[in-house]
Amino acid sequence: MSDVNQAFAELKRGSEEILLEDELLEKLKQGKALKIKAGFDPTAPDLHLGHTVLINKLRQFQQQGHEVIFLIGDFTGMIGDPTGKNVTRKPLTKEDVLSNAETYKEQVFKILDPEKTTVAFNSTWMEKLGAAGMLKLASRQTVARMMERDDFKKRYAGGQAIAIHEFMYPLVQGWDSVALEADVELGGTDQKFNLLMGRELQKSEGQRPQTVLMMPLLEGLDGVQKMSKSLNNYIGITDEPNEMFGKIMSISDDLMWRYYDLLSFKSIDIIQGYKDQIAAGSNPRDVKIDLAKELIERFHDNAAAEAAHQEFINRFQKGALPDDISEIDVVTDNGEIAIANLLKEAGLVVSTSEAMRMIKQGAAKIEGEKITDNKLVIKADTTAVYQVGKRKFAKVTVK
RNA sequence: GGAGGGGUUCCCGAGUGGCCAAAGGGAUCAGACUGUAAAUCUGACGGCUCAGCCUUCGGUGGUUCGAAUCCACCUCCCUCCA
Repeated sequence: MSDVNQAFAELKRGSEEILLEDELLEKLKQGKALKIKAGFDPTAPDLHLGHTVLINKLRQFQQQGHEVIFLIGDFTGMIGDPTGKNVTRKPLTKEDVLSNAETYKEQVFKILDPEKTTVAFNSTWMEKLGAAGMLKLASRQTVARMMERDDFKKRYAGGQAIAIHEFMYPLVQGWDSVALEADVELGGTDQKFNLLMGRELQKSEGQRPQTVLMMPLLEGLDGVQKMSKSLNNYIGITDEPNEMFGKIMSISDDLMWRYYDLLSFKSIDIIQGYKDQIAAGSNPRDVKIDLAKELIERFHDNAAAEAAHQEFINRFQKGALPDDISEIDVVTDNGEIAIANLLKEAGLVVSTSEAMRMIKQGAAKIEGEKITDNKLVIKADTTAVYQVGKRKFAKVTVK
């Protein structure tokens, strides 16, 4: 296999679809550094592992010597990508966008090389375009073409609102490719329409159309829906090591392989080796531990990964109490407090009703002892470790 | 501008005068089982001074012994016509 073919094979690995494959191969054969574009919405500064699937792919391009353009969609952020269910999004202020962008960079540069990454904001050229320019841009596409887009079509058919400015989103994203003269744009599969818009606009501007490389959307912890903050099924890259470890250990064995494919930097051969081991009878848990450690090391460091692993063994395999129990003081008026109120004050439950339920279900404990009396009253000047469920602990001093 | 349809507990979605804190599903939480797996099973899932009480069904005001359900007005969304 020639070098180019090998490079191509690496880039293709894990991708869902490339439009067009031959075109990409040809561009690679030119031997020049290609401009690789990927856009990010500045609304969500907390990246999770789902976002990193794309960034990992950018990293590959970067390692092959191409120019990666990390595009912050500060202008498009004012529109809000119509992809997904929510129609309206509140516009962000300039300050919000800038501070989000900083957070972005901080997080992304744990994967990308800051020296070799170009950061761009699409407001740079969009603001210069002006109202007349926007009209001209809007004239490039028809309503019928827009309605081909799956989510517009569905919303229209389902009687849901489509605001007119939402049509501008794909157009602006496409115009970004024109402004950057992008050779390749990366995006999620849900971005297909927007990505292709870039090709069309580039063609009409006399540019060579960008190649589109789509990465699959990473499933969240539930293994079904895509990882997202709003669904609360995500692993944030700034999550604490222990939390990250716990979340990774809680995914299903099936999902673990998906995570290996899309998140691990390990080679295909090594991953295949793991599969063989498990087929031969070894415990998948141990392979999952390796994954957890690799990812924690990437976003924290090796020591943190080891510590999280140790904590996991102590706490869950040996059943010990966590060593970072938060200490809370609860103040009483008359020298005593009902157990339900105490659990609420300590933040272990959100309401006394929930506390009552937890007690009835045998999920509440004092110093490891199950609480059976829901009318239990705790006197002042006592300190004990209270627990609700398997994960919530607090050392509470009643005053 | 006109006509019609609709806004229900986190989400979807039943409910058209009392049996409604409101079916069913999803999400979530807890318990069992485990590898803190997953799947499965069981239960919970508005609040409180919790075997009792209080507040909810877009908003306000009515009718009624009694309203998520009926009436009036307001508001928001959708469809069709113009």
